[in-house]
Amino acid sequence: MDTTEQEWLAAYDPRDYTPVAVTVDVVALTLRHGRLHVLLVERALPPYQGRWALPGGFLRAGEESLDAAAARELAEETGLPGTVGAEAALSRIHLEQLGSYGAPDRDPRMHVISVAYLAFAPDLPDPQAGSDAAHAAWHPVTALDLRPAGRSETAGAPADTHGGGVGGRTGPTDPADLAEDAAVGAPTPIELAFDHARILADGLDRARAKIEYSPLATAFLQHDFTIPELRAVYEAVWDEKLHPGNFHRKVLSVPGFVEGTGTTTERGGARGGPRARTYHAGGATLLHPALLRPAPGEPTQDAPPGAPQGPPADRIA
Amino acid sequence: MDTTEQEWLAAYDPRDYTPVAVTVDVVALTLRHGRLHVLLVERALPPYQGRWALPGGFLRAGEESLDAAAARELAEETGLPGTVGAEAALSRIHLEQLGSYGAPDRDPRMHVISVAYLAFAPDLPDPQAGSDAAHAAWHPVTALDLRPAGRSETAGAPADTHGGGVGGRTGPTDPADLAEDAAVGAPTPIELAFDHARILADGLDRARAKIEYSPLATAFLQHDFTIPELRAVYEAVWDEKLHPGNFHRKVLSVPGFVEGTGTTTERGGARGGPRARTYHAGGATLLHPALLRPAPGEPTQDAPPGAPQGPPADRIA
DNA sequence: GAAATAGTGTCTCTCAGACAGTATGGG
DNA sequence: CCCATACTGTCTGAGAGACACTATTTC
Repeated sequence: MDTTEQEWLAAYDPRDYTPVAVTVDVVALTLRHGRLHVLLVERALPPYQGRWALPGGFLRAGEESLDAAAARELAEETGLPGTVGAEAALSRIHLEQLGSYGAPDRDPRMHVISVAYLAFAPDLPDPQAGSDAAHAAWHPVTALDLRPAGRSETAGAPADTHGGGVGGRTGPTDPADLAEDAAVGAPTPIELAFDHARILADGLDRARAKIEYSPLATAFLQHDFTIPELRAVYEAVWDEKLHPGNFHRKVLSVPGFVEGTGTTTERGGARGGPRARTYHAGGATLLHPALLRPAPGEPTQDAPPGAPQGPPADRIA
Repeated sequence: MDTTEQEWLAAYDPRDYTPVAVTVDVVALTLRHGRLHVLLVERALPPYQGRWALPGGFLRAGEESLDAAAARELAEETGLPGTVGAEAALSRIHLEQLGSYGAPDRDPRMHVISVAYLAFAPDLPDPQAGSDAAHAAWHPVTALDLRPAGRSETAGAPADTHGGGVGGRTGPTDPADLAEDAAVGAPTPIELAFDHARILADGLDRARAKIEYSPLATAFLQHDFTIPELRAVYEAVWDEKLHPGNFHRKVLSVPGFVEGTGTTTERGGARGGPRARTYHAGGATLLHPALLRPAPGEPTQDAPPGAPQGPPADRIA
């Protein structure tokens, strides 16, 4: 704070100044049926009445920190609090600050500073009707329009986006998408309220980068999980098919990423295969070496019809 | 925003509620004499009167975005605006959002939400006396106490800290530190106001991680620079000696990191050696592959038992 | 039995780091 | 002349990706 403003603050009466509101919004991600979903609430009042928005609310000034406000909002909207074991379930949710958004016109009513948070949650039950979360629902991110609608000036420079683009979706040709999209009835993407499309896009970028060098992909799973389940998390978040064998070996080679439990699953895969060993998260907070995303544009899995990159001779090794 | 708060906001009169203030604080880093410095201002009024703090000030509600407020504060405190060519100099400064801090008691007067920004600047002249920046000065980060003083509850989870710890400094045994510390008169670290030590520590972590995978280390240098100068940036930010030969080859191997200008410096190194070729920043926004930090604890260069790594005499540079 | 999947072995290519080693310039 | 420094060459080891292969389980 510079001198001038120190003087202001010394005789500061907030009622003399243009007010600012501070809200906390949460990008809560989870995995359902192998696809990435985000928690949204339907707005009951204008502006953006009837549109879907990120869950959030006002900071309780003087009472709570930003972190506490985000945790409170998340608990309210997921409908988890009040039930036995809710704390245990919530404690497994990863919550981190994403960034702040403060364009003066991002809310037509007044200048609202929104501090966005990013949450990784295991598959949770549907939000309870009749509670605060009456209008809350999990939406597949592929059904949402991530292009910043209208005004594009937002404040937040998202911390870091290792690579890849915001609209990293491959398109509507994924057969798994058609099921739920068809159930909704329309392949037209949902447009979010305010600048929430931008916030969500930033959150997805952060999530994609974060699971590269942190073990937080495990936050999408139950306490015990298998390597193929963990691979499904990476494939859903990155929207990339990964090589099962190489992924398996790589995960086990990173110290502290996962720890074996000594047991296996009860049944094999849905379409056959042996029973997988189970693991739980290890003690590492940083992955060394990291699980780098496949370079965009590079054919990860299948060879392109044109030129194989290796020497064509030693195919039959 | 959940339903309850939507109703609140519909009939919202901000004067009825506990007010919140929003400030923007800037962690502005630069390189002086091969060492990392941060811009600080001395507080003229309580609380924390006489203590050094990060430059910052109130967001002008309804008028400017968070980004604009940060740029304005930085321009005011560096004393650059108003002079010819100031815009050109400011345009070379990298400015990104760092995170928000909102513990209710972080300011004793009221609940203040601070949105922190991180800036990388080339070596700038000292802030002009007689301006807004009268009490501003660049401080070597090694002279500051980075441990969060007193209350430790701050809101911001810094985006990502690839590795290393908050207190990544090696300690007071660096002979290069003694020179300037002795000039100040005391090796006792300066304690910052509010939770600014925590914010600064988060900013340093971000800076250390950011130059790994982005070309932003060039933002600390003039438009044209040499590879050894670029290496000095990495060595100062990481506080690690790097292998000159390997660093050179690695920088040139990353596509789009630097582009040669075809010329060399006028003179060789201060202590001899050939003239270095000059480069400027290339078009890449992400380094592929990244310049990974040497693993902590691993002896990168040589194990110096008593061998000082830098001549303590390069004060007059 | 057919098909899919868990997990392992192996090869190759790339890249990081450890040294040399050469050329160039300052004192 | 001595020495520090810019820059290049070369070797080695680690890691990522491409297959190939076996074992196991579901339908």
